[in-house]
Amino acid sequence: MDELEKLFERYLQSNIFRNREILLPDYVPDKLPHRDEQIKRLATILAPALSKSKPNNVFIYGFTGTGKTAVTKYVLKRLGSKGEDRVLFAYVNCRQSNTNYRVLAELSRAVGRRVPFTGLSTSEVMSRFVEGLDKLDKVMIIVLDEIDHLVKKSGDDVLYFLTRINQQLKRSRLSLVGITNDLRFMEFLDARVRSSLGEEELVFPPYNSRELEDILRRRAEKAFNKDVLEPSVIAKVASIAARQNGDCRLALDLLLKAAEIAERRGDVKVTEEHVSLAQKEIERNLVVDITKSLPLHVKLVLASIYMLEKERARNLTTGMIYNRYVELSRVIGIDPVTQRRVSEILNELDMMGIINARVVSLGRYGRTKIISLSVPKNSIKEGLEEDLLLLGLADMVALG
DNA sequence: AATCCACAGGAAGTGCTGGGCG
DNA sequence: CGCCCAGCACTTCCTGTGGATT
Repeated sequence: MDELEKLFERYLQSNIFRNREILLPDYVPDKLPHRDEQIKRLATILAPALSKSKPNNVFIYGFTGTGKTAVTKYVLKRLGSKGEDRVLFAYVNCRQSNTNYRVLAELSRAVGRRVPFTGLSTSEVMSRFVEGLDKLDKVMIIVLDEIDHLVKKSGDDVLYFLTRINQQLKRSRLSLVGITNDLRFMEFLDARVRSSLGEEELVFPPYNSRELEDILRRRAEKAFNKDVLEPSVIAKVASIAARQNGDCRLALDLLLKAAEIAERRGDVKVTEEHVSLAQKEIERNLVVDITKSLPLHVKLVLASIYMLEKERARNLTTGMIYNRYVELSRVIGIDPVTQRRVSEILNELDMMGIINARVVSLGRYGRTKIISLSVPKNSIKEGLEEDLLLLGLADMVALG
């Protein structure tokens, strides 16, 4: 038996997993524990669709991993099975479709109008959508998940259009379900859009440690073989996730990764130690992946921050970082972007959670951003390494 | 109390890509 | 074919500002 064969063999007779898929992020269980209240309220709000009247628009808030998407999909599925002939759904993830055009194009496709992914004017797509929808003679419910991403990027034009569309419809009706984890999101909206979208509001509270434990236990029962989890594992995973705003997705991922680590090592039981390792790996992978996929100038800005921090410079300001960035650009012979742009890049990095940037006033010494890395230096280094080598900057940056 | 630094961050515009439409 | 469109990354020009120092 060669090496590969041994490896495959080990997977075949995994003594840890019974059904690994149950822990994957897009697995939808047939029961959603501890969300009964939210399910009931959403169902009550949307039920009028069954009698062909327009349900109120709904706004759903809650941190990541509190079950917003799962509950919404669940309710829609159940609703659909009762009234397929009258109700039509569309689910749009605005993180992926984060421009006006893309959202409208997806919606048009949902009502059976073919639309190219670029080329048409937005208003053209709008009218195709209206026409397609009205012809269907149905109540349509549109779910805009992570709606804050759309608005931050492209404004609320589409929302304005969608909230007023009913006036143009003769036979069909349209309702919106907006989902976000940004609690201050509503402030960005036009007052008319705000009042229309906020007809109903639904808040998803974070899961507490006990609830997370319960959920994990139910999943673990199906996902793992008997007695492979040490008794304290679930409690530990739950308490870590509870601290992260009760993020259930994180909890499941943590459990999955911990079990995978145990399996890879050939251990027979998943222990708390595996969980700790998994926690570090998740964090590291996330940062490394994000860093690797950054555009060149963003990488150079990040490399500048990395260098300065390594040199133990304190209280990094936009100006300091910009100077360093310009130097690096000169060394590799490319035109640097303007400070205005770098200021924006710093905001972007802050939003991604890689750095911490807060605006402060230093009185006489001006107003600026104070910046620090908010992830381990080594993760940044690992993410940048490949490019720095290619650019011949490796020595310079690494030595600092 | 007035000043003034070192930027923040809004608005508008440019040049480019990748794709319509007639 | 020529012209139009949206999106993106970026520039140019700009006005605004908290608070240590004068």
